[in-house]
Amino acid sequence: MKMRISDLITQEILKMLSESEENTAEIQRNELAGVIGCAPSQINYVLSSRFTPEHGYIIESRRGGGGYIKIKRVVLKHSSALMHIINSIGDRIDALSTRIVLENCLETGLISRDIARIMAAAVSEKVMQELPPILKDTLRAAILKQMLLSQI
Amino acid sequence: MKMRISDLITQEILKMLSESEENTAEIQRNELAGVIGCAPSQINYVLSSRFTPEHGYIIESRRGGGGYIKIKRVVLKHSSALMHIINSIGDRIDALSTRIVLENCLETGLISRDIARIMAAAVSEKVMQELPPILKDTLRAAILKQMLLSQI
DNA sequence: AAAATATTGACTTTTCCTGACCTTTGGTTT
DNA sequence: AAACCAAAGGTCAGGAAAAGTCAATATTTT
Repeated sequence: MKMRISDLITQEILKMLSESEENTAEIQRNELAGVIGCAPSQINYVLSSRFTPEHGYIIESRRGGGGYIKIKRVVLKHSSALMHIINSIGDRIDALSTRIVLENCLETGLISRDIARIMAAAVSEKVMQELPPILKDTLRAAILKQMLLSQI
Repeated sequence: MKMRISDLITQEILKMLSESEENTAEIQRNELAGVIGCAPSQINYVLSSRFTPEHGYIIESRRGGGGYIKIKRVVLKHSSALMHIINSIGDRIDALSTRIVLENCLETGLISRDIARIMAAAVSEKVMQELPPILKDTLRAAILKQMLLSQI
């Protein structure tokens, strides 16, 4: 099996991704190029040909001193992943589970930070406070599900 | 994750801001530079690149003996308009008025189409359907206000 | 051999950091 | 009061440390 440089780079990034709890690999372009032994711009080539959004990745970078490139693996097929989550919610959900669901959606890139914030606000204790406790979990589930559904 | 000097300075200022009741941090340029261990002008760099009005901050300073730099976190432009809307909602709002409010926010650019969609979903009839009618308007108001507040 | 894919290097842009010099303010001395 | 001085903060140009772009060339696949 012939190994091209781009394959080495790909492997390295995938390895970092799989070792990361956050599905995120952070590299320094020049440093990685040095380790692999290739031109720095080769890293860009690999990123733009194999780590595109279509492939399920989001790239974020920064230039200048202390710069970096961050590669994040996101879940593809948003709608089915979201449907799965929505179905798992059921008729009731408590505040803690709600937070976990939202954090999960955020981490996996299903929703943006901004949107997670709105969703959290919509089901916050401030909203629920004067409701009979039996209703809270039911209502939270209803609101959350409708909001998530709107994202499909 | 590598820490740049500018990140340290930023962190320090943010920390002071969050510890302040008044959303204000007051520093002495040379002293902070001494603590961090950088050139004093570096403080200016950070302020002018990360604490601009666009980022939601106002800077005020004074030279000479006993001089200082004051960094104030300020609510952005939109916020006063949003606050106005939030206040106008009151304790209850019906479905039609809700739609009008959201359309208005959208038209005036206070919120994006995407966000308007989520908000509409959160207070949709689907969510409200099994609630006693007296509660619907109250709840809608509470949810809507919290979501709008999250945008400030 | 044509097409697709890889690789490189030269050049650009962004961000960070510093040092030299300037301006403002408040106090001190004449 | 005027002149002077010290203690702030302000400005700006320039260098260094990244990452980005792109066109030319090389290699592999079809």
